[in-house]
Amino acid sequence: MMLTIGKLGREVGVKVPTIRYYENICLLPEAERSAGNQRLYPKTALDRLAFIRHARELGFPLGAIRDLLSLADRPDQSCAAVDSIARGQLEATRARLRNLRGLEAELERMLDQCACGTVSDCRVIEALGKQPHVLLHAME
Amino acid sequence: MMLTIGKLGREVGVKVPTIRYYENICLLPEAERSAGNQRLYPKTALDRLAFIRHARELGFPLGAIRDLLSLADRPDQSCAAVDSIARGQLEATRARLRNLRGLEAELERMLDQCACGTVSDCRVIEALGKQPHVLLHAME
DNA sequence: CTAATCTCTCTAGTGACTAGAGGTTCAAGG
DNA sequence: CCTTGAACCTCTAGTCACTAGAGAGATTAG
Repeated sequence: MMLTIGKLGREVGVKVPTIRYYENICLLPEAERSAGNQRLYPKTALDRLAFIRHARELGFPLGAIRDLLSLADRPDQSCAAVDSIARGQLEATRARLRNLRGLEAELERMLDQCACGTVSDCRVIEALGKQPHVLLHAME
Repeated sequence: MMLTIGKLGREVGVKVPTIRYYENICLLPEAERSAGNQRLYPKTALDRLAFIRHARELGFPLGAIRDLLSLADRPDQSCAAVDSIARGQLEATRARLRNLRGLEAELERMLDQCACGTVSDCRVIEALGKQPHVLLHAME
């Protein structure tokens, strides 16, 4: 009927300390306790934790997930706020992609030019010493 | 002849506390000091800091940059080690790209399906509750 | 009953900075 | 020479999302 923290973590694929951490920062409600003070979770905890896990995998920061969860708890409201969080995440993802594509190109260029001799004529070292070709604002 | 920390930072585009941080973790050598205990840098510090900055922009972690710098200081050795660090970085970049492309696709799919009604029939919330389509190992 | 496995709390560490407090030094203008 | 304001100093703590480890108690299988 009730799940221990280890079982919950195994089912959902989240490590035990991470679940405790989520409880600490109030992303998960405080669990009930057994007679011996161990956490016991109802089946519904599976869904909530899976939701968090999936959102994390999509790159949502915990703050955004907190917002999404509290929206999900009010099913009668408009989902415009949900959409806007997701759209923000999509935008952030695209920005990171643009960034990384630039990096990939520059790294490829650097490595292509390297004749692999001694460090003194290494193109990689030389390229790193020069002003960057790619200007980035957020590395993340 | 010598540069203050502020001037150095402005020239290279690195914030002053970041330079001090780099000195703290021994990525930069300890700077000389003025009579009044302020850091003074020779012109060569411009190159070294620019190197660090550029490598950071390419996503190299500071540990890798430390290795690159110590390699760069031994110009007679083979640059194979340099190459392998750079190749590792290229691989990491490509892995992140694959990851992010998957995320982008899933976020797009989620948003496309959203009819934007109430939260109770929101596809985004629903999609997040389901098992993930994309399995990721490292989010970074 | 015992041994193995889980679980508990708590603290501290990761990476790469950033922010802030509270104080000192420097360069320019009057 | 004096003052003002910017730039500098050190140090601590905070960020994010965990992860690792210590040392102790709980539970379960044989």
